[in-house]
Amino acid sequence: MGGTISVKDVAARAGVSVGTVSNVLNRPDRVSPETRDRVSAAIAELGFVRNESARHLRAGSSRTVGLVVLDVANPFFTDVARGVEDTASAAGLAVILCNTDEKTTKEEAYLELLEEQRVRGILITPADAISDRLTELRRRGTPVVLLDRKAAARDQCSVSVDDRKGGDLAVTHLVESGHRRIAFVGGPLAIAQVADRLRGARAAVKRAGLPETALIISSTVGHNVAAGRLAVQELLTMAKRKAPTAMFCANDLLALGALQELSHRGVRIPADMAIVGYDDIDFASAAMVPLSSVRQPRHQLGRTAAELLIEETDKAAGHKHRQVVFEPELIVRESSRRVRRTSS
Amino acid sequence: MGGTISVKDVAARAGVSVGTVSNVLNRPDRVSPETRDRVSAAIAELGFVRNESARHLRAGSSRTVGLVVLDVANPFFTDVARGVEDTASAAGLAVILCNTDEKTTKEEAYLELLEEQRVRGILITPADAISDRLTELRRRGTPVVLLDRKAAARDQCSVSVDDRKGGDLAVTHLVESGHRRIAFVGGPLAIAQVADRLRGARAAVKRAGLPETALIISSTVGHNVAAGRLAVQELLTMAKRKAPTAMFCANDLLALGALQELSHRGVRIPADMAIVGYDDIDFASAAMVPLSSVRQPRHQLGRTAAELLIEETDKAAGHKHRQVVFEPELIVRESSRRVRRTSS
DNA sequence: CGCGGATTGTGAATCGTTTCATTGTTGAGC
DNA sequence: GCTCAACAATGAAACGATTCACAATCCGCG
Repeated sequence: MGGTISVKDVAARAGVSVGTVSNVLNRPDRVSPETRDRVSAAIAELGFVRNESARHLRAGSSRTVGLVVLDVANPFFTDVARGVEDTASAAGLAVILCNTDEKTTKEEAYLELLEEQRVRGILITPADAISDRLTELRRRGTPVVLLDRKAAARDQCSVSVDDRKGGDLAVTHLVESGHRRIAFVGGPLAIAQVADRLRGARAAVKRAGLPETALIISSTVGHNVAAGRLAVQELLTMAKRKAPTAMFCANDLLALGALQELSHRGVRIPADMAIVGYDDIDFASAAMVPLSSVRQPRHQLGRTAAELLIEETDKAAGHKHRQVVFEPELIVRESSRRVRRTSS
Repeated sequence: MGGTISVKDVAARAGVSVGTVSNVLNRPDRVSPETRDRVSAAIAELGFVRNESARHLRAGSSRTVGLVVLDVANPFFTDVARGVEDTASAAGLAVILCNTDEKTTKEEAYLELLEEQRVRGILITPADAISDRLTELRRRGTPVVLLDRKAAARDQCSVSVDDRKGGDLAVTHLVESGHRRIAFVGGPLAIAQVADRLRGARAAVKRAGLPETALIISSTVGHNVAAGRLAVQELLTMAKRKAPTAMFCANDLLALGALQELSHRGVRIPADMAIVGYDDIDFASAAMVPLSSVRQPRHQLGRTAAELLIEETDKAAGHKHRQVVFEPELIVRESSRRVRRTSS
């Protein structure tokens, strides 16, 4: 309606200067009660709403942070996102949630967008190696906290879970349950978490004195239910005596997809094929066959990351970068319980 | 590093005026190739990044839209969100995803924030009746498209699914399967979708010639897995001859929670208790007992909503508001299959 | 009575970009 | 050789809020 209402209009209506309106908005104590009321009344009558862009332009600091994740449809990330949002909104910050689908091109595009918005800071789970754009962005002054991925150097904050240990736990469990051919499902390995889980799996195999070939690396790409189904289709084409008797999936969506496909094909779980997933999302325990999984403190991951970011932006000077690492925990359920097997 | 790089710095470096830099950025064809290259080089060398706030302030139109949903942890909404994001990002728009947890206070706070950001428009699933804030915001000029909720009047765009029909389909199916006492789980009824599903359920009961009391309204609040568990606890306290033999849950999270709690207590599904959920999220078919559910075109819901919003903001003048309504579809699975029952 | 200090309020400058009226420059056409 | 159009580039005004140096007013007290 004829251009939106600005401080100028409010000032005119209340019969004061724009400076005073701004004072009412930002430091009400500097204004006498009567004027304050008059201005507040004018604001209400005119339906004035601050223009955050103008505010930000002048004041320099924005009130939003960016959160960049691999897949919003993955309950793991939505739980992390909730953790982020909880602490961010408590600090009066808004969160722009960005979804890369594990694609570096989408990641690049979002980083550009976030930098143009001059967000207060960015929380990111990179889709690959740390991109140049991310390094540049940081050099130019936007604080970045790595999420679910450990910072390589000491000059950056990160919040992660010990993925190597998680992989180790999962595969150790499978080995101890008698499995000698275990498929690793997940990829690409450019995603650090996945590579680390595989490293842990290898360590477990080695420690058990098994040959490296005990670990069968599936050529899966992506970490969703559909990819899990495909992985099973691939594995089932193998010769029976070479085929795995257990699967360790890099996340629960893959595991659930595998579960569906296997039971669809009449493969019994865990008798014919054991499965261990990763993340312990809420649906894991409610699956057709309750899923064993490696639990991560999802919500706390998000909370802590947001806290680190806020700390970094608040006291830019005296900030000490920290790399927080949480411990994963193996939850054993039906999908990997030991059973008497008919053949090895 | 000593204040960020602005067009002024770029202009100085390239030996041109700021106006020219802006032209290179926004209408490269107005600039001679040589100057254009010189400016581009300067931009690259200095690592210049546009300031979107300043841009927006001057240009008037922002490049972000707000998406306000009831629960990001609900796969229904993440799928909708993906649909929104797909079409938004194709149009060069960013999405700010806001989560209300069905709380009007959170909704209000986010609406204020989005209006202050002067977003291009808002897609919202209201947590209750349309709030005054939303009406005001619209009056002041921010386009709003209702998402998963039909607009009451002709003066607004909306995208929804026929929830009444969905409720009817579900309960008709249960009645035809022989159930005579059916619990409706979901609430509060202030959420229009829920109220409509209940209306549909009532219509089905009536059409079947059953008494109104055939529908048992559970006092559930919230639409997550935990609430589903609680609902079962409530229902199981009822006297056996009054207790329901089937549950119709207002969404799949409730249904999955119910499923977990029931099977945990040894209640057989569907023999002792049939269940029908709503949304047909991906996990529904992978549940302990595959879940019957009412399917909605989630992704398309989001896509269409974003399209309507973009259309509305593009041709503000010749825009004709539309109310798009999709049809739901009942998917019958194990959780509600007819079985020989021992007692009625 | 007048001075100092506290308290309120003012208004111009500023943030970084876009826009637009204007000024130069060329070159074609007569 | 002159005019006119097309093309390039310029630079100042504007967007809306915040900030800050300063002015105005009032009060208490010596």
